[in-house]
Amino acid sequence: MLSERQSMILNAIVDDYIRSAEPVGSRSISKRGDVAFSPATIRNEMADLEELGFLEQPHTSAGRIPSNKGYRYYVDHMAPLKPLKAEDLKLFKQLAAEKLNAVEEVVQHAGTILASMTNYTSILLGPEMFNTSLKHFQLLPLNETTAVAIIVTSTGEVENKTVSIPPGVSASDMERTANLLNAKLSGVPMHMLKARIYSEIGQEIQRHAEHYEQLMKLLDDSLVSGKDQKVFLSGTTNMLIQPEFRDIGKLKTVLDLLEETPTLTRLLNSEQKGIHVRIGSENIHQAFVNCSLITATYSLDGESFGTIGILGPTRMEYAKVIGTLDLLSRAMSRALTGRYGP
Amino acid sequence: MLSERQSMILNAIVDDYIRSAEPVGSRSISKRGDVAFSPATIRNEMADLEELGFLEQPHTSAGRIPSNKGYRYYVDHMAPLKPLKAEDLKLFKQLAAEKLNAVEEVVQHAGTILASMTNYTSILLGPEMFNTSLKHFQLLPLNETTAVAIIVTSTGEVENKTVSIPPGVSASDMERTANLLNAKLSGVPMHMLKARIYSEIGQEIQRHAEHYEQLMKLLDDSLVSGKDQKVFLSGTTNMLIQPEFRDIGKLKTVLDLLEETPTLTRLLNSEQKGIHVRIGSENIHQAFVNCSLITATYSLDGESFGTIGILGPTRMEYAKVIGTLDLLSRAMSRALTGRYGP
DNA sequence: GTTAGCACTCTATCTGAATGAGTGCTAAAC
DNA sequence: GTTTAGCACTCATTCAGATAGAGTGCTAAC
Repeated sequence: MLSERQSMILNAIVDDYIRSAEPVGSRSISKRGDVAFSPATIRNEMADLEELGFLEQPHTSAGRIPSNKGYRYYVDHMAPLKPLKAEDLKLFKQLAAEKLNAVEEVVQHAGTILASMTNYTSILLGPEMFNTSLKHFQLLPLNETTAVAIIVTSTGEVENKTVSIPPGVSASDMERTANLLNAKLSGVPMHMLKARIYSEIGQEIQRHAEHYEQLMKLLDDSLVSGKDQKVFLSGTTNMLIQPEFRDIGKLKTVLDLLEETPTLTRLLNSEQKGIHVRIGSENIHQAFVNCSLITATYSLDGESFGTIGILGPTRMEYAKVIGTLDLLSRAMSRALTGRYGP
Repeated sequence: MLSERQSMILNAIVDDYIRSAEPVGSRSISKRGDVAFSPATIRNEMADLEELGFLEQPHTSAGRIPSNKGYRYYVDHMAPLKPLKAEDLKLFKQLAAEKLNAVEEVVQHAGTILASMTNYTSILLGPEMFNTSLKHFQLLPLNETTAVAIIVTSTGEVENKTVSIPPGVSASDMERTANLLNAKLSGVPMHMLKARIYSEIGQEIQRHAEHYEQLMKLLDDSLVSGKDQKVFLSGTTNMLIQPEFRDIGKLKTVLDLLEETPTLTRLLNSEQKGIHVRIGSENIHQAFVNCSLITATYSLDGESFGTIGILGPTRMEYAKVIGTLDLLSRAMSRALTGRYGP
């Protein structure tokens, strides 16, 4: 599609612009050394690249900046990932070495590392409930009317929810029901739990307890997990140092969206396994038109498990971020795998 | 200290400045109507007020703006609180009426209301562990080396922590220990728990289990609550719309601090019961020199329980915010009291 | 096909003048 | 003695016009 030379020039422009955030002119490309042509020749090619939609010109007498299409080409034809600096690698090793017990701690820590290494904003999704199974269930009465339901998953995640006790249900009813659940359904994947309750222990409850309907309602309430995936943000204020967000209006649109965890979950989750890059308007959400979002997935025992992402301006250090995400997602998978064996 | 007229003029200036964020001149004060003197007279008084340290002048030919001391005087001599708008009151009633089961839900919801009503940033501290007592304790092994410890407090708060199982400790050891704790120490205030473990059940454990040292270590690990008070932020992006934070540098200092939950906890907790106003440099932390922080405490069954706060520029609508905080803290106390009775 | 040269365009920057908000001081009026 | 009108003065903001400089597009020569 693009000639060798056009490709080189486009690359050089994107590279320069990522560094400087200023429109790039023909002269500065010529002086870089890696494109050994005169400014005039480069100008001709730049005009062609603009016509093809890879470059844009803020105004007639300015240099060129990459368009979304230009970034896309750059990313798709990028040179193989650069190895990371030694000091960065050290951080990853720490992540694996550190005795972090809970999955959430690993995820949170990874997010902090990611943000501080890239100077962008990191968005990580915690474990997907879908892939974990029930370890333990408990119903603990607090007073006459409310109880707290506690669910522990196979990965040690603890979810709790305060629920109302339906009238007529006694403490011993609740205890018996919880015991039944633990005895029969421990190890069942979370996403099948509700169905299995009806099919396998409904009858049992009916036989032993008076208030079948109420107890089932109570279980239903207890197992509605409000937020099934936790969102961990880090480095949100890194957004402020990007010159493209000097404009407070644009900045606010993005930061506002970062507070909407359900939307974030949706945006990150739409990805399949592996690394994905969404540039500018490739993002579904309006607020991200000036941003690029790069995501990767991490896994536990081979099962896809959660997502880690970096949000920054479209003028992003793609090579560095993709390399970092790749390594970090692997490091996380390594840190998590083999700990909660079947 | 200040004459009647000086006080009136200072009040008018602060009022005007809070509304406009622009230095206010003698003419505009004279035209307001509530200070019936000529601009010249007002100018003289303003010069005096500046000499006394209540006002400042950005430059010679500009109007005056209140100094921290000026704000302080304004707050201390403020007219009695204005009644809130009917629509705002409705929100409070909703808070009380809504069937929010868990304490945390009440706190979180209150934070959202607070931020949206004031257009500032709300910072709320969840229940202080100090004032709750132990309801239930559980140690659940996940695999050979790790277990999850779950603590439920009298208010239904659930804390969990993943801990390493010391070598030699068996599942039945852990179960027995947890049962012992529940039998002997249920109802004991959280802040006395550690001491009581040593004094009351240490011997018991020593008698029944082989690995006394290891078990005590395990309990110790389990009960170290990393973050004892949760911090709920809402409306952080409201900071962006304040003209005093047009300067990204200043903005970043504040937003960065908002991400440091431990520091926030410390800053809010330093207050005693009731409403407190910290203006500009009255805040201990450097990052808040351009901010005012207003806090109030809420309680459960009369016991002081947590703190709610509003952070904004020193040019803050003190009357409105103080009134709102006062009512909301009462509404929260009402919504929480009598639910987890002894 | 490549490049040197040049006219042209457009932004950013600087200058100086005009504007206007606001002050401080003095002297007159109350 | 207190208040106010009047006036000279200060300083930030705004605007227009001039200038510099970066960069382009086109043409013609290599």
